[in-house]
This record gives sequence, structure tokens and C-alpha cells, in this order.
Amino acid sequence: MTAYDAAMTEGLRLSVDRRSPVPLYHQVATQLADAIDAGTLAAGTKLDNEIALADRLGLSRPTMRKAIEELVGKGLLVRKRGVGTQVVHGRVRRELELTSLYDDLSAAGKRPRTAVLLNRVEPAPAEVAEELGVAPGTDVRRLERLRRADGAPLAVLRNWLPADLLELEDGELEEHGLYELLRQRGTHLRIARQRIGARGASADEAALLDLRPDHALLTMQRTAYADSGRAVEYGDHCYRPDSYSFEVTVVER
Amino acid sequence: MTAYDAAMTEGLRLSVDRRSPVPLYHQVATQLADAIDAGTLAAGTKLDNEIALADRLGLSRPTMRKAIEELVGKGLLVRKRGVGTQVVHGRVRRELELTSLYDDLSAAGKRPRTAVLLNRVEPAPAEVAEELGVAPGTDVRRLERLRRADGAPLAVLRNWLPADLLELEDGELEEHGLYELLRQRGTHLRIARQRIGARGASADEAALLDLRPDHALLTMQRTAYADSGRAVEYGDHCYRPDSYSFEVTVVER
DNA sequence: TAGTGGTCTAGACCACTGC
DNA sequence: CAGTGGTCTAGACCACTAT
Repeated sequence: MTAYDAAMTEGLRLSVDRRSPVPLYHQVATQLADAIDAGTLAAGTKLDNEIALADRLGLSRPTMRKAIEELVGKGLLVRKRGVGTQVVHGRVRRELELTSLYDDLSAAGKRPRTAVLLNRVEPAPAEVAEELGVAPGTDVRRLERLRRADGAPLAVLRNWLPADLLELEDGELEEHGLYELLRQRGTHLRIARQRIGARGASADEAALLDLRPDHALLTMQRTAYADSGRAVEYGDHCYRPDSYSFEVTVVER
Repeated sequence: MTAYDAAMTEGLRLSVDRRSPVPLYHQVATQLADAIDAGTLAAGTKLDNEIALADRLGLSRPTMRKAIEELVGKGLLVRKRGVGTQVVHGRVRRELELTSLYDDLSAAGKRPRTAVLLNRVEPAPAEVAEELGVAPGTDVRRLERLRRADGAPLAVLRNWLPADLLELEDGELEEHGLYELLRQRGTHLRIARQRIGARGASADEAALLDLRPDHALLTMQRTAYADSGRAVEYGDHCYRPDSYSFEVTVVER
């Protein structure tokens, strides 16, 4: 029985580097996640208990615990009091993260192209002003872009940003994602609230996306906040549904 | 200056009940969340530092910290090292949680009605077998339901569950949500992976949802796992997009 | 330099599960 | 009953930010 239990995490090589600036709990979490991705820790595998794991790595229990909690939050592990910790069944898919579509496409090996349809400063409409937390009529930068991937039109992106936040040239927008440009200017996004829905394409949208009018579109409205707590971007986007979908992992608290 | 800072959380009445079975950190988190919802803690308000808050409540710093982290994870607070903790700007919307559509509708004060279109045990198609982690051809229970809210058709719900997991009568399905029935039988869902997209309605779907064929639909495929790590449900759902959307809060780690 | 959150330790006791 | 995760404490030191 003990031999069977011991085999559960035997093939695992875990180690921590205390000189590294990376937090110990994150080093451990990353190694466990990699082992799960690689199949070294197969679905259903039961992990040793957290005290044994902590001892093996020379860590305190809270630190080991935090590593495990990180993976529970990502949906890779499940814990049950009195029972133990197991690797979740089922293959793992990429999670919805705070990235721009441009980043997503680059990561997926596609070649994103951007056409800037509109880029100007104008007074904020009421709805946009409310989302950004500014007075109606305040100057905001309005963007409208068409995003292509490997040549095929994929999405129409409409964005509004506080005008005092940054200058944006068309050339930059064609070469980089919006979030990348924000990061370059020291604005780090921390929280985004998104609403995902569907509707039929307008005539304009249909023409841009090479669809017939009223064809189903996937839509997303997003308000993003910087670590200062300030609203930094409001976006109203629509996507060709044959080329794009959202993935979300929900974990019961 | 100190008077100004002190005013930040002055109006707040926080307290903990050590006899309660509810964890202390969760008691505190709930009270803070309520204060944010109620506007007592307005957007942009800076909280006292975590040591001061812990002292005020007679808690240790880690416990107070865990309360704050819970709210950071929900997107209600933002922290910045060297600066402090602030209430996020912008109004708060309900988050996507591990609930069924039935629960959502009940909570929103709608009256959900369910028509059972199909409820039988049959061999699992390949795609379903893979999602549930069973051998193709294994017996699974297949459900097809039409969900109405306040009389208007809202969604077509198709589900597959391992047949050995539970018996389900049509009558039960008409009166209760699927997740509620699972809970009653001791199955607690812990993780769900969801893919959200859009497409045009088929002729059947259009008839059920009172739309024209090819009208835009919001779609969601979900695989849910119990705390045992086992896949418990695969669902393929479609929604009238004028009546339903998904809300997601994403927090940068 | 003072103040903040970020990390880490070494214990303790409790609640739940399964045998 | 033994073993597990869940909660909680009272410290410590460090990294980052603003002034």
C-alpha cells in the first residue's frame, strides 16, 4: 500500500532555487504545472500531502500550500479535505487571460495584421464616459481597427481611451497590439470586466469581415483598469464566430 | 494629512464573530464587499494598511491579508506595493460563477420553466466520450431541455452525464436545475471549463427559441468536474442573444 | 527614509473523510 | 482511529514607492 502511494509522485523532480528572485511558491507551482502538462503527473494522480511535499523541498507548509493553491485556482488540481489532492481529469486548455487579441494571435503563431480605420480625439458619448468614469463630453481617443490573422479578417475592434493617457500614431497601431503600446508607456492593466454576447452583423461590419449582413457575430465589451484603479480602456469588439471563441475556467471557491 | 487618511475607512464598522463557523477571513471579506456594494467604501477609496486593519479587528496579519486577497481575486480591490490598497473604480457587476442557468434565473427573480425534450440513456458519441473521459460507446444519459424565463424561450440545453452517476426523472428536471439535482445526490461541482462562441440557429433551434433560422445564437460548451476530479457533465447550450450574455472578470496575476 | 505590500517560517488546533 | 486539508497566529525580512 505504501509502495503504491509512494509511486504517485515518485517520477517527479522538484527543486527550488533560493537565490532566484522568483518566489519559492511560484517556482514549485510552475514545476507542478509543467509536470501536469507533460503528462508526468497524469490525470487522477494523487499528490503527496502538503506537509510531506514541503519537507521534501525544504519549505514551510504555508509556502507549499500557496503553490498548490495557485494550481487549484487555475483548475489543474482539486483538493478534498480528509482525502487529498489530485490532478484534474480532462485535457487542459488555455485560459482567458488579461491579454489583447494581438498577443493571443502572436502566441498562437498567427500573423496579426491591423488596419486603422479611425484614430481621433473626440468628446466621450454618455455610455463611454460612464464606463471610463469621466464626465460626459470629456475628450477621449476613439479607435476603430480591423484585425486580420493570416490574411483573413477576424475582428472589428472599437476602443475608447482617456485622451490625456497617451498619444497613438496610426503606424504604431498597425505594428503593435494596444495593450503592448500601453505597457510601453508604463500603464499596466490589472483588472478587466468583460461581457460576452452575440448578435447579427450590421452592413458595415459584414463588409469588413467578409460576411453577409445579419450573420452571427461574437461580441465582447470590456472595461480595463490599471493598477492605479483608474479605468484605462473601454472596448466594444466583434469577432467572426468561425474563427474565434472565448475559453473560461471557473473554480468553485 | 493623518486626519484625511484616517477618514478613508472611518465610516466602516467591521467586526468578527469567533464563535461562528464561518472563517474569520471570509467574514471580513464579506463585510468589505458589502461596504463596497453599498457605496460606504466608494470607488478609489484607499484602505488602511493591512497591519492596521488586522490590529483593529484583533486578527493576525496573514488572516487579514487573506480577506483582502479574496476581494482582489474578485476584482473589487487593487493593491500596489509601496502604495496601498484601493477600491476599484467602476460599478460592479455579477461575476460568472459555477452556477447553472436555473440558479442564475432564480437569483435574478425570473421564473424559470423547463420543458424536457429528451431524457434517455444511450451510447456516448466519440466527442462526448472524450470530454467525459469514458470509453466511446459507454452508456451516458442524454438530456435536451428548453428553458423559458417569464414565459419567453431563452435557451436550448443539451447535456450528457455518465449513466451510472444518477437517475433523473422528467418531473424532477422540470422543477429543478440540473446542478441542484446533482448537489442533492452528493455530487459537488468544483471546476468547469467553458468555451463561449456564436453561430446561426438551425431550423430546430430557431423553432424552439422563436427566432428565424440563421439568427445569431450565443453558444457555450462546458465540461464540469466534481471534487473527486471526475468529469460529471458535458453541456452544449445555445442562448437567445437578446436575453442572455456572460460576464467575466479577469485579474492579472 | 518611511511606509506599503510580498514573501516566508514554525509552529498550533480544528473539521472532515475513510477505514 | 489515523490522515488529510482548512484555519489561524506572531513573528521576520525583503522589494518597491513616494517624498
